[in-house]
Amino acid sequence: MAATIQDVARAAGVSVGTVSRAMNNYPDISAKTRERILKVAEELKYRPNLVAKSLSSKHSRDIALILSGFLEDAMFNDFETMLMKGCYQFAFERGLDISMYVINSRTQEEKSYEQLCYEHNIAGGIIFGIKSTDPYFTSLAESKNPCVTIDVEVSGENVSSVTNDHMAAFDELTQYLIDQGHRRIALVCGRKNATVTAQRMDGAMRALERNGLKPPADSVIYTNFLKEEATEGVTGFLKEHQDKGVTAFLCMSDLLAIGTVEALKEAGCRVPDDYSVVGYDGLYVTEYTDPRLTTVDQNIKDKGYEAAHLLFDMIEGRRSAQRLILPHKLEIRDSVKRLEI
Amino acid sequence: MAATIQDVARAAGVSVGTVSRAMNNYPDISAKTRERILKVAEELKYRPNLVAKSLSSKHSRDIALILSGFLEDAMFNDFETMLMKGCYQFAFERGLDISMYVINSRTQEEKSYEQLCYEHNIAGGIIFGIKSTDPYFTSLAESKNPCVTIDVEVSGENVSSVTNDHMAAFDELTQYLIDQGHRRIALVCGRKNATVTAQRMDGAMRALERNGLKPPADSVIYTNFLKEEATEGVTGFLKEHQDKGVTAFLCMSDLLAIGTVEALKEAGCRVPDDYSVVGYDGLYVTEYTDPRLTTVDQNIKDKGYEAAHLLFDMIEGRRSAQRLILPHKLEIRDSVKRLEI
DNA sequence: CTGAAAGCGCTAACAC
DNA sequence: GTGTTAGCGCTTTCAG
Repeated sequence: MAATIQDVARAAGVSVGTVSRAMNNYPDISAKTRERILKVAEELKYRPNLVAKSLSSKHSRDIALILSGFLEDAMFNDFETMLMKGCYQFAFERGLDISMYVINSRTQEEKSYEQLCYEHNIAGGIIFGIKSTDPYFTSLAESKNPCVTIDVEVSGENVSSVTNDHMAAFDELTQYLIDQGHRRIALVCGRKNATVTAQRMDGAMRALERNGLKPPADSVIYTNFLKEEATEGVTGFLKEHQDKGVTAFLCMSDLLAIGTVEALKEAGCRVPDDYSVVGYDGLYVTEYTDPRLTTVDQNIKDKGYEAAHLLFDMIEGRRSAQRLILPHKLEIRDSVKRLEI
Repeated sequence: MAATIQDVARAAGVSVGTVSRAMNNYPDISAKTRERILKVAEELKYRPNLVAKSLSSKHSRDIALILSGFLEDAMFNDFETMLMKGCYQFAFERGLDISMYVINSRTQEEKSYEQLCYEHNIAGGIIFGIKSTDPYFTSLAESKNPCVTIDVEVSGENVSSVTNDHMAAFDELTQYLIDQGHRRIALVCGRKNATVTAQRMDGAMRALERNGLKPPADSVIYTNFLKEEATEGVTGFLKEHQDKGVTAFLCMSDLLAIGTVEALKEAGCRVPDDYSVVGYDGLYVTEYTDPRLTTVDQNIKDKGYEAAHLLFDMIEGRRSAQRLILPHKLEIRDSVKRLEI
């Protein structure tokens, strides 16, 4: 049986209050009493029961990583793994604990964010994957527990967000395609009313318009960010519009780009010789696909790290709610052909 | 402020004990009292504080997923993601909570498995990534908290393991290479004293010997399961042994196979035309590499699911410690050339 | 069937 | 500085 604070108190000949003071580095305790208690605790291999601790103190430093839709991705998703690594990296450096919770649109309805925090005595959470139609989207604002959302902006006193300048990034990516001589560019988009879809669309449009271009008619394909939908959409597009003269596919995620390449290969086309394709995200897999995919690296691991950092600072009252925009980087690889004009 | 059991008791005009009985579906309570309490709880949006609950009841149904070395993989690792999905899938179906903890060899020393469980009031854990030199490797056996290890076998009354028949699987994989006409096969191995390395090595040897073959001299390359080491090892091998007539590389993981392919391409060789390569694991990325990698699918997600299932049953006393061996499947794709003999 | 009361292990006033 | 004590929100005897 594990030693409790009582056991330590008894063994050291002091009261439990004193042991608590010693263990938590309170100032109002004599150095030698502390020494002695710490030694006894060491000998007894005493470990404070964190559950009792947080119940008693009414607050914890535990933070949660809350993923919505994690189980719905049938495909592997590097994105979430990278995010986790970033979060856990931060927690690990600070000696904090992170618990990970998996939710979906239905469970959000059953239990609010605040209730989740209350149940588990969590100080705050990093939230990824919520849609604008999800209950959390509005209810987060009412929570007294701080939170940090990834890539979506939710207004609220205690809610921060960490994101990239998706518009600028997509502008760059589009401009790159244009610089390589592409004029007729098809768009493979994400969910129609997702924030990131809108932002990336704006970036693409801005670049196109600046160059006096616009997407050819019927060449904007919408998906729910699923690879299979990209494959299907592009296959359909090729059947009906092969004559439209499209030379490149601008995809809103790497997964969609991979799906696009599959459709193209299936139809007997070569990438990038017949069609150029670019993705977005910077998943590791894009270095191993054939061809290696030109994409925008969001530096997802950093996003996780900075989100955890920001959340922690909010919990400790050192930083207030804010919008953090992290840098991105255009990764030029082999999936775009330079056209002679 | 969230409602407590007291609030519900007051509002329903009963004692807290009765509310507790109603909430936990105890039999010794009249149907209509239960109804009433449940209705009040609903109205007050009452959610039991899980922290208080587990402190009070002295046991929880919470299970943990404990990953050792998660942060050390610089590369993405599908493996852990798949494992998580399997575990969370099970937990989700049962309405359980899983918390994920990241440890490494050092932190294992600071805090035993049992202490970790005690601190967080965890019933038991699924443990992945421990090495035979790690503190956990021996200390797990002494813990009263049940656990399930993935792919390593630790003896102990309360420890189960979920694994594949790596020896049989590697035998099959090797035999496949032999059936395709390969006679001189180089091995790209994992960590020298890892259990899985030994098992896979045994499988390879068994197949080779059965066919009257053995690995050419100096053609066994050891790594720590890092892609870069495979690249480096194979590059060195090619420089010194190109004449040995090796036609295929048998790799102990997909990551190593990817590293091997990189080295080969770097040296100007084509896969599978000049050299055949096979991997092991069944990571999703192997479907997108060039060429698509022939590998053994371990069905990692199922492993996670079954591990969580087994652990849960152990906690509830329905199953005792055991070794669970899950099926694997040879995935034949495009990285092996059939040699005419 | 239900209420009262004693804890679970710890923190945080409040005394001295 | 240190001991004492009242909770944190819940479960679980034990009465009745």
